[in-house]
Amino acid sequence: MLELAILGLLKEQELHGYELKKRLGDTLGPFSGASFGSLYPALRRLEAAGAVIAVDVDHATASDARTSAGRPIPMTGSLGGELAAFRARRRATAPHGGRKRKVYRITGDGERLFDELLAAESQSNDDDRTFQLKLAFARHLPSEARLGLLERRRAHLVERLARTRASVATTKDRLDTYMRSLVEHSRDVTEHDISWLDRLIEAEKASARSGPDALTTKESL
Amino acid sequence: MLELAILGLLKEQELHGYELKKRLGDTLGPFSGASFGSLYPALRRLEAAGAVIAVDVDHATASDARTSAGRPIPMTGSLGGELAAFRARRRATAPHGGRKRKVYRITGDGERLFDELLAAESQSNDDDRTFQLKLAFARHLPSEARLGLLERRRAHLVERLARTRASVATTKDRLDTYMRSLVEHSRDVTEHDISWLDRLIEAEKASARSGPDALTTKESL
DNA sequence: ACCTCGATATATCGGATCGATACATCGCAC
DNA sequence: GTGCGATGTATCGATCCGATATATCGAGGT
Repeated sequence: MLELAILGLLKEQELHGYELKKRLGDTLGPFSGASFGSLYPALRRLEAAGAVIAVDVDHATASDARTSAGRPIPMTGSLGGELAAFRARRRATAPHGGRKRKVYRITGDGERLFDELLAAESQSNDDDRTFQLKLAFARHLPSEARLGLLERRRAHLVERLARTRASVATTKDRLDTYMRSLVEHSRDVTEHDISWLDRLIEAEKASARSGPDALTTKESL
Repeated sequence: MLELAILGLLKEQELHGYELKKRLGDTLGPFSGASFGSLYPALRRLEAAGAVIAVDVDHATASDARTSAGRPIPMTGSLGGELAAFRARRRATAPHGGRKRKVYRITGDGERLFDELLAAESQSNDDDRTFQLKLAFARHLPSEARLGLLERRRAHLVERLARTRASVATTKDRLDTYMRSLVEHSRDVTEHDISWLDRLIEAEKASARSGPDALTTKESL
């Protein structure tokens, strides 16, 4: 679900494609692969669905293009502030490398779509990626939905562990060293994941008891 | 690289599509996703490339269909032995549910293609899956190639870890609880992976010193 | 005797994603 | 000044997935 990742980023700040790609690789780390070949089609889909609106920004107007949230549209890879001042002196309308950009802003429908995608119980097979992505945006979920997400994930991992153990029990001695090491390592990782989830679940329950939203700091960035 | 997984399984025993799918889900566990929508096209590609040959097997001849290796073609999901005897009593030519099967056998070209795919340095982004798959078939690699595979993987993870740490250092306090927990857990898992690889690398070097192929038990199953 | 259900088995379709590539435009170094 | 690298948008072909269609058989209920 690339749409979810895109909407989640646009929720905080409107961005153009190239910068969006950068953040999908950095902020969302390896939780969400992305490439231009999937990003631009996804943006077109979202635009067609009315979830985002695209605005062309050329160099002349780029300098004072500001989002509805009053946040300047970042120029990728660029100049965190001090350097920007220098740039501004050099050329009044601080343009930048590259051609004209297309800035995407999330709409009301987009916000609703985001909530829907985030709350969906996907049960699909690429669940690893999907879970991590949803957890990354868990602050936008109500507490009981967060708990449900964590517990569904836990159940999924427990079931995976059971299947792995069953498979190991029947074919153990037929496996060569590498297969065995792989399976055992995979089992360890899954167990580690489960105990991590247990910690998250307990923390979530604790925060639900003592005042809602105590965990979600920097709620609106 | 579904082809690699398919060829690796067919290398040990000729199989039909349904059983192949089962094994891609069981034996290769979560190391190699697979679905009919990708499996059958992949088999067609391999057949077109001359890497495998397909033989139709109907119910009349199914009972004594045996591979060139003298191994019976398994009937999926079925009767691990005791039950098979009962079935055999009930109906002489132990046919089975389902329609006629198409059994695939690897060719010489297929073996060469397998070696090629296994030795390829993919550097691609879905490297997690690819590495695990290659390690699962590492017994088919010469020792130095195995070592190369492990060390390339280690370097990849070390680099990922560095990027994660850098990202955390710059954006740490801007992350909410869930993002932070996710990133930290991801970091822990990567570190765990690296130390696991270190153990594998050391074992590999040790086995290279004291007699080649000392590690690969059950070489030919 | 019939008949539905589930397992076995092959196959295709549409959609999502990827890697590679093409293209444009600017800043900067030489 | 000119060529290189970063910025930026876009598309192509291939692959993979989930859902679905089709077919055949055994098991079990009624």
